Amino acid sequence: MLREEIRELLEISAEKTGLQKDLVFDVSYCSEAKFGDYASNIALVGSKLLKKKPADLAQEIIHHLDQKMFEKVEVAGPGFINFTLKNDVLTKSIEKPSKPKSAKKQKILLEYFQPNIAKPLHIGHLRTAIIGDSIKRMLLYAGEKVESDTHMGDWGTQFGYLILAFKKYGSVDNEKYVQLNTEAETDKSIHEAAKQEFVKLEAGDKENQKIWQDLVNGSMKEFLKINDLMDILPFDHHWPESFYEDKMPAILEELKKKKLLVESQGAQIVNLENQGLGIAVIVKSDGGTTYLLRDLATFIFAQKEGFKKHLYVVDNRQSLHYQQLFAILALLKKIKDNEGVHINYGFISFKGQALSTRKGNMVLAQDVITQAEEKVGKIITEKNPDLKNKDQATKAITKAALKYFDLKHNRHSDIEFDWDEVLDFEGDSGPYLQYAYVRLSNILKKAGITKSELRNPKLITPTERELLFKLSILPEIVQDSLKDYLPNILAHYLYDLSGLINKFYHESPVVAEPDEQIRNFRLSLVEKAKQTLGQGLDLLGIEALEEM
RNA sequence: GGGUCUGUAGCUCAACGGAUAGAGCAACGGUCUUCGGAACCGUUGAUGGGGGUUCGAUUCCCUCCAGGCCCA
Repeated sequence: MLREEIRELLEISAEKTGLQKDLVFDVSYCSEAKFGDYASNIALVGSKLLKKKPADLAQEIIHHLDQKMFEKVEVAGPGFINFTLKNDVLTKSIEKPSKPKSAKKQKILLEYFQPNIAKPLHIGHLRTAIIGDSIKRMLLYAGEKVESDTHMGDWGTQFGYLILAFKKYGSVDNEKYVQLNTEAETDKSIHEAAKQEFVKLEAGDKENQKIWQDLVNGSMKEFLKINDLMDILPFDHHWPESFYEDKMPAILEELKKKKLLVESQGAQIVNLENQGLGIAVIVKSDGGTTYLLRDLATFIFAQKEGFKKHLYVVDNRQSLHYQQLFAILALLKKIKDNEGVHINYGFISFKGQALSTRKGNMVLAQDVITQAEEKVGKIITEKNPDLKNKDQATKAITKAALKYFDLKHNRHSDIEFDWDEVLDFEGDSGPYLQYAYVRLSNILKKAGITKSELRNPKLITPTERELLFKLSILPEIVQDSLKDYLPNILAHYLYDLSGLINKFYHESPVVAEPDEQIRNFRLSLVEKAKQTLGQGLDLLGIEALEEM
């Protein structure tokens, strides 16, 4: 990658000025194209150590620098060194793109999309699926050995309620489940009965097992439908909560043996107060096991399966849970730094409130999909009535809009769901990116292109030069995006790229360009742009369309 | 009460400690005898308050204010 090459060149020349080899400095993209391609703050960081003026040190570093790949290297602002690469360095780099080198080829388990049985999927569920899917795609692109797991919620006292509801009404849906829960608030006997049903299930009661199995099967079907509907990569594993039932006693034993488990107010806990993490409840006072115990089992199981790293895409509210989980694993000496990562994300609110069926504040995944498809259909009828495969395109555009809406936000932020914004397909939106791709396809179709090589142009406009640079950095962007598992970095890059493509489209005629050399350059630029944008969209899990 | 996250333009969001804080929507004004206008260009408009650290702070630290979430 070019960024790494520049870093190495800087390290070499910085050493000649007397700076330490292990100096920490940045090589980043210039904030504005007029400054150049890359910028480094090495002189700003180093000036204090050498007691020199930043600008003087920068000059010195430049003096020692091997400059053959640069068109221009200059000092600017408070002491940045700005690099402008030669065009042919960029064209060569684009012709032979380097993949981000993956540090270690260890097996990674990526857990996301944990749907609950018998609960309808809402837009909050989609978020983990969309983010997790994109992270999986990027990890695969980076050459990592990643496997995904859904970890479906199919166990716990809630199933007592579901079974009880089934026995009472002969069938179960979310409404009845909620109704029973509401009744239980005033009628304690219902809660007791539900608990008993779950105890029976755990004990292996045949009738309850069958009801439970039917519920699980039904939900799995629903789940796979959405999975398919949203184009989520197939899961490598479906290890639901119930899968870990028989693995929990051993963990309890170990916690006891290591004297970590203590009894407190009838519950079995691990005290983490000295770490500022409060009390971790492992077994509740009523004897019920907790998610924490189950997740301990999950992690240890995965470790035995050879996974060196365990990533959890779960919302913010579970932060303490995962901190406790990792802390207990550390006490058990089962985990080292960074072997467990909670990839948390903000949750979606609607009209300023958390999504809640009971409060009538709910946006179901299926409803959003239906509404979006309807609107996309209308737009196509209006703009491109002759489009073939209209249904297919409608679905692809809908998915693009919904996925991009999630992915463009920094995952840490809470999102306010707004129908108008989600259904707005102009500006910073999924369809905007797809549209840029369609334009490129059209040019190539019109030109009747065959494969061509991107060469150093005899003439290049500023926009074309910007585009050229942008195309060269996709691998670096994926690397940045994976560093803290932030798909929005990639999403933002693709939006920028699409903007440049549209600007280029507006400014530079391709098919009608009379000068053959310029025309060929532009054609190959279009071809590479299409390839890069297509690749990037794929990493977000968005389908690139030839027509829309 | 303890912990934690958030506060950026009218709204919804960006910004590895970096250069003049970016977008989209909304509002207003432009571009087209064009490879598809789901486009392009422009105008208006913002870091909750107060301290500190530093060459440089939306970002780090302290404090106050206002919210969210988790735990008991």
